Amino acid sequence: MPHDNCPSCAAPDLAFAAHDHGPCASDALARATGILAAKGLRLTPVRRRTLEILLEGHRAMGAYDVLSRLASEGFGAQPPVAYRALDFLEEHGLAHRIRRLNSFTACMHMGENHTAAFLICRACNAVSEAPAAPARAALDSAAFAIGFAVETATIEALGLCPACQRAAA
Amino acid sequence: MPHDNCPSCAAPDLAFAAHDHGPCASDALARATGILAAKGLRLTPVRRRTLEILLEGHRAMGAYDVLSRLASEGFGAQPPVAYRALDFLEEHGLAHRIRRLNSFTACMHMGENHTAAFLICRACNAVSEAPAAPARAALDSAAFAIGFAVETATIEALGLCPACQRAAA
DNA sequence: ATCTATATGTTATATCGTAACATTACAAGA
DNA sequence: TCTTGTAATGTTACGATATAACATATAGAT
Repeated sequence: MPHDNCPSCAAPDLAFAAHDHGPCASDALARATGILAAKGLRLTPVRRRTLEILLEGHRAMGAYDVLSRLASEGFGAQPPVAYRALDFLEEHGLAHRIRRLNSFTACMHMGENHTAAFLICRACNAVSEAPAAPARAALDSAAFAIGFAVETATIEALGLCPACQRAAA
Repeated sequence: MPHDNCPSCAAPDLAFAAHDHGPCASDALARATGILAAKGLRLTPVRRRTLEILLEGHRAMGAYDVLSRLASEGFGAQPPVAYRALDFLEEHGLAHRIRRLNSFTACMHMGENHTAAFLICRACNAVSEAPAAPARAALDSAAFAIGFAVETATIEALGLCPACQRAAA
């Protein structure tokens, strides 16, 4: 799961390697604040905390995982609290929903207005956000050919990460 | 939703146009029988009927939609009955799961061993299966760059079909 | 200070999916 | 033909995911 502003993430082949993300989290939060301010939107306490939880978790988290953390910190304890915050973050490009996992993750390229492609390892469940521009372009092109206008795309791959391929060999 | 062996589907720009599919359904069923036989797998009554239901429905159907039809015809009435049949069909390329809709649909290109791309209209909920080979190739390439081996891909687009674009204009 | 839109919170319920185990049908060898 | 092992079907029971509807509170604008 590569992070902008994270040295360990700069090299693609480290995308699946574990490393500390404390610094990227605070950068990401600052960036999120700026992005929302520019749009006249509010990063309220629940939303901010939800984003922090995703950043800290640094992995795909279910809405109920997020909810239980929010609840334990004094926020509302009912599902809509988490879903609303997560939907808001996703809508504004600060988080992604991973449909195959029914889960969410902080966006690693905030403000770049991109389509994300997720690579999900079926062996270790690690998730990596990969460059999706070419795949998205190909999808747009196929859609255009039949007159369909793509607004948002979901691109996810299930397979084996490098480490698990080696382990399997 | 284009169909092999269906004249009305031959032209891509008809993919979103309504037309009768009685003939394609029986063709598809015959094809499915052949594909499974070749693999030494069994198209049992529940599986066969499940596939027929998807073909007749000719749209994205939830597992519980399928289940209630199965149950009303004397098959089991519990969720695993439907999920097992649907999973089997998906696993062997006879049906697809559309994750954004939590639903299933008969495969329109059986035996071609393809990745499907679904175009989902957010206005009328119509679903079309589009050529996904280029998008899949782009995804494979992005994955390969970081050493990830893709096994199965989910490619879905949400947007507006041609008719709904006109209606919105 | 008041108003208005937005956001948060709650209750309640809808929807989707699976684990675990009992039973039945099938195909292949004795 | 009769076992016998495997695959398929069925059930109960439950877990996980998600949303509708409505009440309350809060932030900003005037």
